[in-house]
Amino acid sequence: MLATTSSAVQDYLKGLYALGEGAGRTEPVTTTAIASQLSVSAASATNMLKKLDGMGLVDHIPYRGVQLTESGRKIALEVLRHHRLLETYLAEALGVPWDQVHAEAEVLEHHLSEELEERIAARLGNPTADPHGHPIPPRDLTSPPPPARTLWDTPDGEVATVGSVSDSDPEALRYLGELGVGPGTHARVNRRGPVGGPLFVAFDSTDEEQAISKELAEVIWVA
Amino acid sequence: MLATTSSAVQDYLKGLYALGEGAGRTEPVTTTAIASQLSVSAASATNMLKKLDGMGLVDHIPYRGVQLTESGRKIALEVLRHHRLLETYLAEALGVPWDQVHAEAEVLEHHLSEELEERIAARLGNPTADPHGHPIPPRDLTSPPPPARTLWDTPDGEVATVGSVSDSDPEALRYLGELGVGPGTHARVNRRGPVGGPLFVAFDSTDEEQAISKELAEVIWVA
DNA sequence: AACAAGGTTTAGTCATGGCTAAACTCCCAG
DNA sequence: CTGGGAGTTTAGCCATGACTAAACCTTGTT
Repeated sequence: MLATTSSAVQDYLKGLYALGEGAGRTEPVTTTAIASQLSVSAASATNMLKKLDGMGLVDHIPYRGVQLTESGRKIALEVLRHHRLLETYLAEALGVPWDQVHAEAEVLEHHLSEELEERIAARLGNPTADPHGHPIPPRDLTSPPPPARTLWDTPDGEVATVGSVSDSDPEALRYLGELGVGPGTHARVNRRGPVGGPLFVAFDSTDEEQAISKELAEVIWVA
Repeated sequence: MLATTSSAVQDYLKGLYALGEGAGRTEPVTTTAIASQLSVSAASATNMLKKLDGMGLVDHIPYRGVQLTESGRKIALEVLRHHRLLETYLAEALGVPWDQVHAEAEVLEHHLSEELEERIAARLGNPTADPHGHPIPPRDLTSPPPPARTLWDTPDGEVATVGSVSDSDPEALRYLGELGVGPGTHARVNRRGPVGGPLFVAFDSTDEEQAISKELAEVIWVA
């Protein structure tokens, strides 16, 4: 089923999932949104969406947006499972730093056979989360729950546990790695500066309070 | 350098290497030969050869054949290194049976980053041969020596050591696996039946003499 | 109710890498 | 030394998936 789709198709479905259900949104995804997600022109996106609709993988209503169908979602989750299993495997078995696994997995996810997927999952003991804390879709491809909120959206004074960290920003990941911040780290939000200023937060992995930018705080998702 | 070439280009260069230097031949490779190697029409091959010539990866003389240039050979060897490292890794680290590693490697070889290649090589202890006994081109991409002759071409009465086994025939590999025949196995050629009949050979991995077909005997290369 | 702006789609183009059919070369045999 | 057959190339086509420019909806605002 996956093998019969091109990398491009898989990328669109994965992107649509990330922008829709994966982010907990139920409204249709906009052409512009998926185009910018894939760094592609809006016209190119329209073309592909029409094609995906013809293949029964999405419902596309012109000028109104797209939504994944059941079969489209299955493929998206299959790709996501590949991606996250690969990230985990590269980190655990080959020692690839966690800020680099995303880029490697992004390419390999399209070329992993079911056979190899199964062997990798078994070798890892069927993990349920990747190194960034993102849930790995299980073999039956049921949808994992979407993340709750970011550290930035956590009120001052609260203590939250880091659930996951966005995997696509290597610089942020390297910095968080230095701080020892990752899934499971506890964070107390102390206060924030004015005008979108930094967030002052105490991680249990560091001695001192850290001042982190809004961008960085929005990359950290808490439970 | 490798990253700037498509899978198709890489496959042509790899195929040309296999048909030329990799088999110990120095004459130009014929359009028909490379076309059939890649299961592509002769017209398609001509097109691609013209393109490769324009890229400086081959010298193509119309109606006369093709030869790899220095840079074309480097890329072919890089792909071959990827292929054989992957075969070795899949077999050793993930337990993929030796008759299946070729198909997996065939796909992944085009998508392996230099970074990952290096990690895999290190993890394996920089091996010099893959599970089928084929030499893995070293990091500096010097050409490995071509194999000498097949078991079929070994005179009756001689004892030879298996050096390598063609990796692209899963059925043959499964059968040889059952017999315990692989790189390092000793084989005594006893006699052969008439009219291209079977070869009667005693492997040190089995008790009894085996009768094997010409096709099978030509898949086994000896030192 | 009409218009402008922003978002979306259509139209037409390009590159890659296949294909078939037809034309062309090369070389061997007579 | 010439004809024919095998091998090779050219010509013209298709699918995929990108692009820009232009036309087209939708919607919020007057």
